[in-house]
This record gives sequence, C-alpha cells and structure tokens, in this order.
Amino acid sequence: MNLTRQAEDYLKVIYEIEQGGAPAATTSIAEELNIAAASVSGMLQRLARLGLVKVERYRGARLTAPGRAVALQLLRRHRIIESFLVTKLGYGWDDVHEEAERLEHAASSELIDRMADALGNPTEDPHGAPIPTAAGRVDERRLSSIADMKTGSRARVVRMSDRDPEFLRYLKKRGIVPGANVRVTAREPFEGPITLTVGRVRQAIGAAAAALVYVDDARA
Amino acid sequence: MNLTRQAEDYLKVIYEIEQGGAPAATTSIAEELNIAAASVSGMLQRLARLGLVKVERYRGARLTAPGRAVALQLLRRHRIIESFLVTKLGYGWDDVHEEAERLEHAASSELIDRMADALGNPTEDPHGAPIPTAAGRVDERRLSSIADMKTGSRARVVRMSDRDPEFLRYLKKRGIVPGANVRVTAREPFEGPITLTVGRVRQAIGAAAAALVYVDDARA
DNA sequence: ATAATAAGTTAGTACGTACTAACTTTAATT
DNA sequence: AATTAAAGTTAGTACGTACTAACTTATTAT
Ligand SMILES: [Mn+2]
Ligand SMILES: [Mn+2]
Ligand SMILES: [Mn+2]
Ligand SMILES: [Mn+2]
Repeated sequence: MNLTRQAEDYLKVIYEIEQGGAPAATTSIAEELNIAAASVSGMLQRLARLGLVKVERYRGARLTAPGRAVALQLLRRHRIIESFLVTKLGYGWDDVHEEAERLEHAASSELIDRMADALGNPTEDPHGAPIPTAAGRVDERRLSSIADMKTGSRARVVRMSDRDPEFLRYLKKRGIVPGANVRVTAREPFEGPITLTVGRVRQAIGAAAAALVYVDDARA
Repeated sequence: MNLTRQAEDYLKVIYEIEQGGAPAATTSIAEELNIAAASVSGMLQRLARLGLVKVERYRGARLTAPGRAVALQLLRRHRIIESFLVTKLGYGWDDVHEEAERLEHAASSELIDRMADALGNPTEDPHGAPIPTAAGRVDERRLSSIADMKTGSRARVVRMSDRDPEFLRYLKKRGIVPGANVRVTAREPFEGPITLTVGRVRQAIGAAAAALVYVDDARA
C-alpha cells in the first residue's frame, strides 16, 4: 500500500477528528487541510476504494482498521521527528511542527526507529502528544481542556495544540507547558477570558486559547 | 520557485550527467531515473518553461544558472543527510542513499544547516562526494576512475558510486574505501578484470566496477 | 410544513507526471 | 547516396489532486 503524501495526511486528520467521537465530516477535513470541500469528497472516494475509510454519504468518514494503522504510523513518525528535532538538533518546540509535517512522509520506519532509540523511546512528543509504538499502540484517553475547567479547580497541563508557532511561544512565555499546574480562579461567561494561576503567577487567557490546552482530569 | 520532488530529481541528474561535459541526453536522463524517454521530453519542456534548463531539440538539456543552483542545493541536502545518518544514527554507508533520496526533498535549509553544524560542516559525504556549501560552491574537479589507471600506477581512492548497496558492501569488504591506496598491477584487455593491490592485498575487480571508483590523479 | 441555510456531492476543468504507440530526426553503415 | 538503427519527439491516454460552479441533501428556524 504505497500512499501519497496527501492520502497520508487525510488519514491523519480523519483520525484526529474521529477522536472527538463522531465520524469525520467533509468540511472538518477540508478546514483542517485548507482544501475545498469538493476535493475532500473526491479523496474520500479514493480512500474508500483503497479500503482505508468507510464513507457514509452526507454523514462523514471513519477509518477502517488498515486506515487507522496508517494514521497511527504517520502520527508516530511525526511525533518522533518532532522529538528528535527538539532534543538532538536544538529546534525550538514552536518550530518543529511544519518540518515534521513534511518529513513524516519521507522517513522510513528504520529511520524512525533509529531516532526513537537515540531518544530512549519517548512516549510523548514535545507538546505532550502520545507517541504510538511501532506496533501501533497509543494512549487514546480523552483529555479535557482548560476551557472545560470549573472555577476553582486545579489540573496539570499535559498537552497543547502545536499548529501555530506563535501560540506555542505565547504559552511558553506564560509558563503553560506540559507538566505545569494551573488553577482556574475566575471565568467570564460568553466565551470570555479565563483567569488562571500558573505557579505563583496569575493571568487571563482567551477561551479559544484555553480550548487548545489539554489537562488531566480536572480536580475540584 | 516551488518544485516537486520529480523536478528536483531531474535537475540533479542533469547536473550529474552534464559533469561529463556534454549536455544531458534524453535517454541518459531516462535511464538514470528509470523513466520512459517520452516522459523525459515532456518534463524537459516544463523545466525549460520554468527557466531551469535550456533544451536544444534532439541534442539534450543544460542547466541554466537557476537550475544549477537548485541542483546544487539538492546535492547538498542529499550529502549532508547521508553524512548525518551514518555519523549520528549508525546507518551503514551502503544503506543511506535511498533514504537520502527521499528526505532531500522534505528537509528545509534550516534542518540541513543544523545537521551540518552537528557534523562540523563536513566537506565530503560518506562516499567521498563533495558537499556543496549553503552558498552553492562545490569542488567540481573531474576525477578519473580505477578503470582509467595504467598498469603499474598508484592512486588514492577518493569517491565511489553509492547507488547500489551491494556494490558498496563489496568494495568495503575489499578495503576499497575513500582514502585507500591502490596500485594497478595488471589489466586484461577488452574490458577484462583489473588486478590491483589495496594495502597488502592483491585482487581483481571487473572493469565495470572499476569505472565506478574514482581516484585522484593517477601517478605513474 | 415551509423556507432558508449549511453541508455535501457531482460535473467539468486544469496541471503534473507517467505511460505506449506512432512518427521524425540524427548518426552510423553499407 | 541510400539504408538502417538509435535517439528523440508528439499525440493520445491515465491517474492523482486540486479548483469552481451548479446541484442535492440534511438541518434549522420560522
Ligand atoms: Mn506536530
Ligand atoms: Mn504531513
Ligand atoms: Mn547518495
Ligand atoms: Mn530524490
């Protein structure tokens, strides 16, 4: 099964969208890939023909077992590459996603395994995302975001979106990194700012940003 | 100028063929890339439209200055990647070419420069090929091969083709690696075997193999 | 239930890259 | 000079991937 870069990326975003529970809607995929919805319809048919997704017309796509395997291998490649770039080549955590987005399609399993070995087989990438094993196992537990936290609750940051370098720099400057402890001290309604304490510092972040920072189960 | 993987590879082989002096013939390119000659004709027209090659109909293609720049950057990426894989990730020298052939199209200049730094900015890859600088300078002196050596002459091995892993393992087992000193002790005519002494060991290799091992100017 | 909106699909087009088959040009032989 | 072989080109086809425009289906609001 020799897939193109595009096909692989489709499978990856379908996997990620599906983690939300529902099948991946055409428009969600289109948005994530910055592609017209019509193009997605076309690709979904091709992927279905290859047995990688199951499409229910007008309803969305789900990965088949083989499709899921491809997605997980790609995710593994992506995350090990990011880890390697940060740990071994001095990249900033805000600067690796795009590079990994391309390299993930060119790296052989052998290369990935060698990188993983050189890193001591890490289980998480620099943004806290779990790294699937070579066998395709991965921690898929659903995380809540800071946006889901109740006022007064505490939680530990475990992961964040790595799409936007600026966003990552913003978070880091505020101490919001994997492992940080946060407490929500106030929330404004209507998607208003969320005030939180990170370490000793108090600050407010927007609801949209808060939704992209994931925490382990928020304790009262 | 955003080029596809294919376009980049075409420019690279045109560069390499042109090193022989003459413009790159359609069939030579086709052979090198394992592609039908008709396909090459088509691609040459596209590359010409992009101003990367100059095509003389029925005569062959030559790189323009911009085309040459692209080829040299690709060569740099390829060779630094090979060096990095061997030096930093424990790859065998026989096993890096194919991996580099893909990664070269996905790696950013930033990544390449970081790898080069980590390696101490090497000037040659594991097979003795010179690495172009970021500015696009490279040692282009023409080398003769063992096949060109006169009986009785000595020379130092500086470089060899890295296309075939098996060939590289064959050479290594016989001590034919960059830096080795060889002396031609006998030659059979009609493309017959060439007997040479490497270190203290005496052995005969085929003329085809000898033509793929390059040496510095053969001394009487 | 109807109408309006959002979401999704199909049809038609384009581009890059490859192929084969048929033709043309160039080079080599007689 | 005429013939043949080798090299190269063009024409026509296919596939993957994208687009826009037009249409259809599903969802939401009235
Ligand atoms: Mn990433
Ligand atoms: Mn990607
Ligand atoms: Mn190589
Ligand atoms: Mn290549």
